[in-house]
Amino acid sequence: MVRPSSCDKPNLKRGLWSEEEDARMLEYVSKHGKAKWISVPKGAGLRRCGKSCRLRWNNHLRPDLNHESFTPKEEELIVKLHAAIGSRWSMIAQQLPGRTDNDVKNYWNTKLRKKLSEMGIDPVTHKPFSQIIADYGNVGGLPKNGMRIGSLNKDLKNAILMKMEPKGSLPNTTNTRHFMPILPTQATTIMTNIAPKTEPTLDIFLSNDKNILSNDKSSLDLLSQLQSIKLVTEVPNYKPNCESSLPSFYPEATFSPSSSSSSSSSSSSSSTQEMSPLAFNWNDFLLEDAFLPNEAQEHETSMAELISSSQNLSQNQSEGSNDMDNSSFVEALLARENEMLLDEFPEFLAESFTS
DNA sequence: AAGCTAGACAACCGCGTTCCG
DNA sequence: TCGGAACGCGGTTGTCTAGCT
Repeated sequence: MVRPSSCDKPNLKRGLWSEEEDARMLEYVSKHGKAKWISVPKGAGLRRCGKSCRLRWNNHLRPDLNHESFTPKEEELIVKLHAAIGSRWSMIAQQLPGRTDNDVKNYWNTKLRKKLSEMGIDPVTHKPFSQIIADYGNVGGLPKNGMRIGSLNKDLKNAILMKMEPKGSLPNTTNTRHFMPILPTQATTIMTNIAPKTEPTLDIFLSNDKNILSNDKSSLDLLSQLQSIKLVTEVPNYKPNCESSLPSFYPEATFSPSSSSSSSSSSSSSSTQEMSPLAFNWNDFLLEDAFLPNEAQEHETSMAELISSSQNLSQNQSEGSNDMDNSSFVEALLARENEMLLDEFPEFLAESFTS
């Protein structure tokens, strides 16, 4: 017997909010605060569930929200952070003042993902499609280091279909937008047939993709993601370990992200050639094993450095350093995360780097 | 002018986590 | 300690609108 949630009650209004509803909630929250969302609709006289009120407040009514278009700098940061930590929208949004996770997620799904795809970059892995296809072309073999199983998205499926084309010739290797659309069932069949079936490996353990992480590894995964945010937001000119050899159909893919971007995606071919003062090279966001070193030894070295870095941060804090001028929000998170790790998995951390 | 399509974004859904009695 | 309620998050769906045919 499933107990209905508070949002399943009858007579609750759904759908878009009216101005009157917004005004009612604004007035109520300004007077009483939002400590208990479950009490907000009742107090404000709204026929909404608390969950819906919280969503409306967080995404639209909060006074600190920025409703302007995304700037090129914000766009750049989103792409960098996504390359580093994946679709952790709430964490990404925390680095963008005034933006909500929903804002960032929608912007990614409607604009940025498409831009990357059109340039021949898999928006999930930030690798060139050509490399992913090549990796999966090794039927029966292990995927190359860092290959993410979770990277099989619809963008990639189109690219893979081209690879599977019996005639074996790419229709136009200079135009990545000529991918043939395929039916979902076709894609499923293709992927089932060619995707290597392997047991989870250390590669996967170290992967950024939360979808293929087991729960008991999530803390360590989070640690690496926080470290990634630190790199993206604080290290000047930071770029993930980039693919040095671009695919042949991917010539000097540079374009200027536009904040207005009212133009449709069909203008991408011209946009790739335009440069603005704030233009950045999208090659920078090709993620080639950014946190997935090639050899096991490198895995350990990488993680040891990562943990060590975090431990230093933690140590500095525990020694009572008040020099917070140079320590960021991310560092604070890192330190806290490390404390939690040490509390929960001291033996794991010790074993990882003594062998 | 009507119908269709794609883009943009608001809102919902489901699940995991946290809180609290 | 336990179970239900509330919260938070990411994925998905629904709705509106502009542009095209």
